[in-house]
Amino acid sequence: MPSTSNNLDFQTQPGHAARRLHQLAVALFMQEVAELGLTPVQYSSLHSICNQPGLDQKSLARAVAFDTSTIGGVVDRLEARGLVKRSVSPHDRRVRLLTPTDQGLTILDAVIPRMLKAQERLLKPLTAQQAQQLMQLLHILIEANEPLSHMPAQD
Amino acid sequence: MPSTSNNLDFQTQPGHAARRLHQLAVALFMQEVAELGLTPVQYSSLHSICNQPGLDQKSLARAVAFDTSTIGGVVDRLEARGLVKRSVSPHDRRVRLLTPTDQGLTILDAVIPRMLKAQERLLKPLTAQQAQQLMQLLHILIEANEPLSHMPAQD
DNA sequence: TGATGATAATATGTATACTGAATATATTTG
DNA sequence: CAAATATATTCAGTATACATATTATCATCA
Repeated sequence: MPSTSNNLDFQTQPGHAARRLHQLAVALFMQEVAELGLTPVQYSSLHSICNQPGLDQKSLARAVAFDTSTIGGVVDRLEARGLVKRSVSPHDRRVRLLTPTDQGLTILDAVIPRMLKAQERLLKPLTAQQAQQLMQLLHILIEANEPLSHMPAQD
Repeated sequence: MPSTSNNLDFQTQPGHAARRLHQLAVALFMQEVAELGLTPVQYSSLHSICNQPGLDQKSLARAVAFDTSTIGGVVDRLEARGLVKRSVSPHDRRVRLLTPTDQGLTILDAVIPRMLKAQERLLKPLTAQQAQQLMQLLHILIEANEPLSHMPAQD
């Protein structure tokens, strides 16, 4: 009989906790933003595109920490809903430049307060100090492990 | 022009940090366990089944914090690889009881040290005290937000 | 300039994750 | 006991995520 399997509880492993936290963050976001039909990932992408119109997909992928093969589908859906436009770069015809539509800008504005509400609800069980601590610890981990991310590398 | 979109950085939002942490945890797990071809979710499921042979799918879903419609596919893949067996409960023919195969038990034993290595690498950038703090904060959030989880309710 | 290699997107395949509907079986109740 | 209700699982549909392969285009250099 396996010896090690009984004295370990995966529930206490950081990886499991990370999955749970993400799960909760998504659930809260979807609750608050359901009406507008944007997912967390779509929101981050739209946000980036609105703040840097003319962004190419590779840079967007880096900004939101995505694989480039994932970002294509996300942009497809944003485009299908008329929130962003894709256009071929005049300088390099391989590149697609992304710009928000008026509707995209409008939706982003409507999403933001709801998004903030979701974030607030997520951290509500913590004191202000604990919340700050948590964010600090998360940022340490994220930055330290950055090389592992599947984002395209900086130029 | 939208007014709010420029002064907010989604990168600093807890939801985004949660996604990044999860992303890193999965990447590290996959690096360490690649050889054995188990995903984090498959590992958690196999672990639960090995520790509680005869578990039904709904209880498994609760144990690993899954939606019941997700667990089906996970068990499908574990079954296809010959790591677990599904059998109809004699008491209630709606229920599928899950038991590990010998191969399942063997693989679990092989995965565990690699899984632990991944967890260790994830938290390595933190001091022991910080790591403990992080886990504590994560558990507070997870427990407080439990009602939001898509796990099936307790009987 | 024409072959070579690099790069941005896209396409394909697998694995989560969730919603909501469908199916099979149990349980309860009139 | 039959009808209504409840429950465990499965199925269909959408959306991440990643690996890998393909395609279009660009850049370089012999």
